[in-house]
Amino acid sequence: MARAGLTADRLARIGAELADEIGFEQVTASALARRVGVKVASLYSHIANTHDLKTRIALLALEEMADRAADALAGRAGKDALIAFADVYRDYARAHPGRYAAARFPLDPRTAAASAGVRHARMTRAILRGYDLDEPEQTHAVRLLGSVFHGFVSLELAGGFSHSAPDSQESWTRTLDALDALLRTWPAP
Amino acid sequence: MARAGLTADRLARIGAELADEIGFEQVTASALARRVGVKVASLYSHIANTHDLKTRIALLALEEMADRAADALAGRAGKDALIAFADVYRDYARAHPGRYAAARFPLDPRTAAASAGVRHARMTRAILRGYDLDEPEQTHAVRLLGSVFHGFVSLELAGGFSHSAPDSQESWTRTLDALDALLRTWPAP
DNA sequence: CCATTTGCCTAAAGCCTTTAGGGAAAGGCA
DNA sequence: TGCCTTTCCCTAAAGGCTTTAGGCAAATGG
Repeated sequence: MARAGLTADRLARIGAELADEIGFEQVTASALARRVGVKVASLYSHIANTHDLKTRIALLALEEMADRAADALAGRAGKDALIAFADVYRDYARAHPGRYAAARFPLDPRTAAASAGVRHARMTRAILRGYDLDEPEQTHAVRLLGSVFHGFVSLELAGGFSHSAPDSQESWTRTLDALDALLRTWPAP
Repeated sequence: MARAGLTADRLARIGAELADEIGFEQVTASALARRVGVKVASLYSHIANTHDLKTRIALLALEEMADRAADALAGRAGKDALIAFADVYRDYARAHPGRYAAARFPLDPRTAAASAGVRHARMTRAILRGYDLDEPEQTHAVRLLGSVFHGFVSLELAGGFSHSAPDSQESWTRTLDALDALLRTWPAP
């Protein structure tokens, strides 16, 4: 019985691939074991349980999203930064729907606090440096941006905008235009 | 063996209650049978399978959401309508998280087209009558509203805004103020 | 009152998770 | 090189969930 060379990290990476192919929900210990060519029980030396596996995939996805966001933001400001950040977010979700779903997996507070999600959130806030918003309005705006990005991508992925004109890409572009205009003229409380 | 008087509709209603208590994901044929006090196999005379059960719960939730939205919209226009509609949406999600999750259950296109989701979408569009938007910008705005409502509520439910100031209610109010301002000054393409 | 339909049951197969315990491969050290 | 320990993957088994098949008893209705 040749060794398969498994580690928790490798399982998370393969689990992420699997998630993109069959959906995050369907990533089971069984399916993962089949994919790597070992018996199910063998996984349990590396991961504690299914929840642990999903958490690791979630952390991996958050890491990737934060890395891409950082790349996109480098050297940009204002509307440029907003659009680059938003596009990278949406493109990631469309290219890796399973990983994107994983990134929305509920993490316990300690894990979430130590995840790359924090880095990603800080970058969302950094975008607002190009606009003139003080606290607490800045936080409200951060939350609005998060809501729009997640909401749009999630509805789009669920097929909510398909099979009807106009094209969803069009709506995305106009949504970002509108957000930029809104942030520049943010209403007083 | 006294008869329990089950029907597909009753199972959907009880399933919806169960969803709010234990989460939509955990609504299994097993759990439902335990709840109504019959053996699991007995459910299969009324529902085709688990997917069918979840679909019925989803349709129920969409129906309820559309009914409440219609009530909220009656006799209102402009920002009033926007706020009433949005509040009803958010309040429903917070009072019935399991049903809200059910409402996001992916329906096949035919089922979705016959669901109350269509009515709900039409109402979202009706809100825009209070603002001055022509096609295709109106559709972009409908999609933006849907994204913000779903995105905000979903992040809030997942705990994304908790344990940090300001209060999420505050952000909701300001988000609606911002949306109203945006719709009134919608940028030209 | 009997026949049919309907509703819930038992039984069983198949897949999933998780734990327990065993044997073989890898790696360190004499 | 040869042994010893650790590591890794395996078999076995228990328990939960889904779904189908077939049976008996309660409701319905002529």
